[in-house]
Amino acid sequence: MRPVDPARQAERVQQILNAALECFREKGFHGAAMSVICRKAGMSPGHVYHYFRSKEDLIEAIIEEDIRRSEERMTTLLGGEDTYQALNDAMSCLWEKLDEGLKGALEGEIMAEATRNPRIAKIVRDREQRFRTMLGDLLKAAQARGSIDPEPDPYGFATLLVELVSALKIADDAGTGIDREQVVEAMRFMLRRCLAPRERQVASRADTP
Amino acid sequence: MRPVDPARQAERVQQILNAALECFREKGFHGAAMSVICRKAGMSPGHVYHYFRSKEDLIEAIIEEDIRRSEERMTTLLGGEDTYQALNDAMSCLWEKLDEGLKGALEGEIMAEATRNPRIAKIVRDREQRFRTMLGDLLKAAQARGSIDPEPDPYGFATLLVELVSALKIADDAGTGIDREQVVEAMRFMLRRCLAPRERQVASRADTP
Amino acid sequence: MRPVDPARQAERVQQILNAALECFREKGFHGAAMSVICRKAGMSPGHVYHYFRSKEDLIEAIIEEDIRRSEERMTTLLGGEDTYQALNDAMSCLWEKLDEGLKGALEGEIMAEATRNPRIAKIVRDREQRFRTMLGDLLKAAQARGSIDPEPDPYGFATLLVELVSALKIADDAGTGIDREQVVEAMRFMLRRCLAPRERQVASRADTP
Amino acid sequence: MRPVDPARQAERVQQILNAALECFREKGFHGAAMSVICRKAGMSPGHVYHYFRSKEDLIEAIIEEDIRRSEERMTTLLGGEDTYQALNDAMSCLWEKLDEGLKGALEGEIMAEATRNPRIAKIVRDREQRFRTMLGDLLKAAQARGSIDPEPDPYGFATLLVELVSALKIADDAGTGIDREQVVEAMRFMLRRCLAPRERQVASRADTP
DNA sequence: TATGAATGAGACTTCATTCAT
DNA sequence: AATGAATGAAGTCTCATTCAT
Repeated sequence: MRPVDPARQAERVQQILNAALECFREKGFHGAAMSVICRKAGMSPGHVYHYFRSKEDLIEAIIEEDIRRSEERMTTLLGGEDTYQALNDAMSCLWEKLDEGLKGALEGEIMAEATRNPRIAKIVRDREQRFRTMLGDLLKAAQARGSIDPEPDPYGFATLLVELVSALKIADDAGTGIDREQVVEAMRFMLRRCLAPRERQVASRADTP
Repeated sequence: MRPVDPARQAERVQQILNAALECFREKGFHGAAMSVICRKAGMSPGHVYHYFRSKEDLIEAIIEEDIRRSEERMTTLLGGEDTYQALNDAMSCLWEKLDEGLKGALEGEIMAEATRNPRIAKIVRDREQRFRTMLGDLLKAAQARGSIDPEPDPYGFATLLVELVSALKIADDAGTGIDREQVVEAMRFMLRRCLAPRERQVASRADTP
Repeated sequence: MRPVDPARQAERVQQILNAALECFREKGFHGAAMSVICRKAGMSPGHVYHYFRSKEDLIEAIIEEDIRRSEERMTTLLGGEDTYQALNDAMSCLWEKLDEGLKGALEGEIMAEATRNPRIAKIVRDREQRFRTMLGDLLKAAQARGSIDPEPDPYGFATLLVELVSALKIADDAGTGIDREQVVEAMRFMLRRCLAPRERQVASRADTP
Repeated sequence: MRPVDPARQAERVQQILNAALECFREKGFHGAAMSVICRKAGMSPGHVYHYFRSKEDLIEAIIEEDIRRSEERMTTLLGGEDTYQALNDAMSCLWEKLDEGLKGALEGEIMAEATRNPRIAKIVRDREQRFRTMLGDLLKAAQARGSIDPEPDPYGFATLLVELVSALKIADDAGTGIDREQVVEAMRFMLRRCLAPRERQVASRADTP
């Protein structure tokens, strides 16, 4: 009777998040009506508002959940010893991984929202900086190990990579007719020229089939 | 009755576009109310709707105007003979130029809108492809001239550059704390490694002041 | 075409105020739904909100209109030279006049609202102080003229009178079974004892039929 | 199963009433949410609704509790032999006593509610009549004893006093800037002129310190 | 007795757009 | 060409109350 069942609570929260994500994907943050989200979550508005105080809170939760997943993905993909190889491997599944995260459309809206909503702004700023730092640290360590070229500024280059990937996702999702294969090739070329450890500068051409 | 005065018409349209741009900048597409745009344009809603059938039309017009300006900018910046030098020079005024176009927030919203609105989608697709083609053609010609490295696929690399620049704008505007100097350095490094003509691969370091 | 027709505007505003007053009377401030007020005013919500930015604004307008009318009534009733006589005459039409103003129920809600809503609080405070001052000035002048007893503090007594009248209205309207005749008699007695000019202290008994 | 423990029940009811009173004071009847009252009472909504069938019931209980306390206060204050003296003494602690009862704001809401809600109406009517009768009886007896002036109609004057006191409370609480000292003086003056027993009509000035 | 999850009607308000002049 | 009055659907959120355990 009395015991607050945390499992049930978590389940409800997940139901709501799933419904919200689906709606946001289809209609965008402002196009998705709370009433529809509630219906899709199989709950009454009152109940949904018991778990999330406002639509904004829901949006924030969605973003934060995506951040968590993205971090995991990044750590898994680039965690190995041979960072250059890892980056190259990551290119192989670039689009596959991009499809897993939030839709590019939402990314666009999130960035727009960040311009005007301080709470979203903080979340986004933290996210971007964490990503840049994570990747930057990784590149720096790789340089120390000699597993990538020591010349580029690791943090500057990390920023470039993070933003580039984000842009590709958005552009692809917006249906701008990105040629995925072509882009992967270009990325590979760029990585080789910028990061390949000296001894692999020539051999590395073998990476590009 | 009264003779149609095309000059007057064009003036009215510009008034509306200016007002709309200002509002969109401040509040975003969906945050900007038509009533406010009308007031700022110094016109009644009825009159504004005489020139634009809907808010969507207005948005489209704004986007198309921005495309025109961006094209001009790109042609001007990268038009010269020495494409590698031009790219490097462009880096010097990268942020300045980015501040001129539509706000990053709007870019984000446009991309999101493109996912759901076919007419916006078409405009955006055309824009992106035109930019990629323009820059790709430019790079290809430069390769032919020997003014940049002949190895990279000009169109793939063009896509990368276009999207990267777009992403930087969005991220910067969203207040993610981009270090503009650091990014410019990284871009320069990347350009040198990827595009610098062979004979300048070493000397090129002088480009980076 | 163009000319903003102020007459029409004023008419619309009056329509809304009338509808609102009627609804507030029936249901109270918070019990009256804007949608009903709109319907009763024969206007769409959007239009009503064109004239009043919020329900609160509407409430304020209603209160302020009532204040204006009450002031007129007070000036008319007590304006004459023989203030004591005027007060006595006012007693004859006390209930009739009270029925003209806002309903007692609304008075109650206004006072409650004033406790929590600063804007209403200001309106109410100004109103009460103006009434007290008006009546106080009047009594003071009457004392100087010798047309009422010089002893009582005119402003303290004015406060008493103002509040007493307000209380009677509220209590009567709340259906507490006030005996109107009896109360008028008591008021007359009180006025005679407290305000009758010395020479009339005895003769005045003739006022009480 | 479990034996009903009436003491425990009464305790629970008191908890609820205390919480409700506190909330009503702060937010008014309609501004106070049941959920907040429940939280403040340390009980679940389900449990609270076990003791009170509705918010209205709770309001009624609060009013009735206040009536009981007010009666006690009145009896205590005015119970003595020398009624005129007692009334004068009551003036000394008028505001202090007023602060003890329900807040003026609530009085306002109660009266408004009485206009529309028959059950509240009955409670309020009974209360007012009981107060008037109590005070009226008291004055009548005092007249018989010669401890106040025999002329005024005891019930009419009682009505006046009861309503006046109620109005002062409401007006004071609504922040209308009542000058408490000034009002007490005016009340004293009024009482002396209207109720002081003949022999004290002159001497009575000593009552006003 | 006691919990807290769950409901759902309904409140206020906004805003793109159309209409009458 | 130009106005601004007018519409009304739809949006977010609240809250008294009930239900299942």
